[in-house]
Amino acid sequence: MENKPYLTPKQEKVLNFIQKRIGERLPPTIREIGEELGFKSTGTVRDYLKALIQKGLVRRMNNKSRAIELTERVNFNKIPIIGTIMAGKPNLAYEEIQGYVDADDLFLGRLGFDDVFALRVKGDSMVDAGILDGDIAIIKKRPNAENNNIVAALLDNNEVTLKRLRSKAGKFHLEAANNNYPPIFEEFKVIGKLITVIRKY
Amino acid sequence: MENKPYLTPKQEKVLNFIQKRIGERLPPTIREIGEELGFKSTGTVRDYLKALIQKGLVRRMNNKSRAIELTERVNFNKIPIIGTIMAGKPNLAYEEIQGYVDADDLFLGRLGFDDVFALRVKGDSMVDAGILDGDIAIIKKRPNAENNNIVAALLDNNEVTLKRLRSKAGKFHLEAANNNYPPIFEEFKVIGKLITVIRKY
DNA sequence: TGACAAACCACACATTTGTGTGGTATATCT
DNA sequence: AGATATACCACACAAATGTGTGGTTTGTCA
Repeated sequence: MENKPYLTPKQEKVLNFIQKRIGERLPPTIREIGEELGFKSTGTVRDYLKALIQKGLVRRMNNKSRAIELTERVNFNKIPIIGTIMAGKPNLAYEEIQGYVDADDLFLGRLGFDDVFALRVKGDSMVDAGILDGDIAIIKKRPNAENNNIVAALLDNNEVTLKRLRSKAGKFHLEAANNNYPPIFEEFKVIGKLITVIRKY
Repeated sequence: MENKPYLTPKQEKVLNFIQKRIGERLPPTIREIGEELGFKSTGTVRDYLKALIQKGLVRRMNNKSRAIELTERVNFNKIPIIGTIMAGKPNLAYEEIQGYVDADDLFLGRLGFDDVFALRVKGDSMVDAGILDGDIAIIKKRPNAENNNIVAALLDNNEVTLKRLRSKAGKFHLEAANNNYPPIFEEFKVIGKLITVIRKY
């Protein structure tokens, strides 16, 4: 399944507005889109919709008011579940997206989208903190965190782990929640902070 | 906050249809409701909407197509989070509903509604299974379960606990996941099976 | 230069959709 | 008996909304 194709800035804006309105429960009419974006002609809006449909981002039903849908290619309000993260310097490059988790009001409150992702937990290094192999960890991206926070951290070998952040004499290190694992004093970079854990049986 | 007031069977049907359509993303038009329910006049549908609005279950915007909303009193696709459950014989009587969890596709798959609820976990009796104090346990109601399932069970003293179900020589008992707690051999009744655990930090 | 797409607008028109008025019939409660 | 609620229908009409045709301008690519 491919990802979102190239969009012009305005097309992006139109799409975002549609997303926003759908998120608020009621998809917009053509005229509502035009009004928001400052278009004086419904024809203009239809041109945009045509473009978005052609790019596979939007679906419509004929002659039905507000019948605008986003396709699966628009991962609206969804958080990617990642197996492996190849993390370059400034931004994460999601490599192995295993699926999506819907960012629902009650679990997370409506979040911004770009700053949250999910990790499938591997191994038992955090069992004593009640985080088991296979759990889904929801992470909020952040370049730093506080003492005792559980964080997703990038190690020197390009590996990502979930560990507890500890400060000792002003210096940070990582600790597992399992006596079988030694603390990590190597160089690392905090990617984000754990905000939620989900486990399915 | 009160609960759903009395509805006539037909009003119930209208409400359900609206719920269904909203769940499918696009609220219905007045004529669509009429068509579904077999009404030949739009006036009839408006009478029903008027009734539902008066009973505080529905909100509308004037002159806007499909602008039908459900109010908070209709807990659509939401699972009650329960503190204490007073469980009579056949049905649970939710006593202390602390809030609602949105039953989202990706966490639970679209579920039927009446057969799922959530418990806020108290105590540390399941820590070794990675279930901590304060976690939200999503339970699917069931009168029985299998060996090794974690279940919500009703004890003789009318208390509800989350424990692991064990069978030994054809006889079931409950086990904590914490050595400080002895197994429970008293009489108990299985209320439901644990399907998901959610923890927020 | 010509073709093409992006980015617009103006309108006319057809449908869809919401609104409003005015009915009928049945049952319940006072 | 009269008031009230449920449970419908038929229309007419107005507003909202989608469709379609035919433009203009600007820039890019070949």
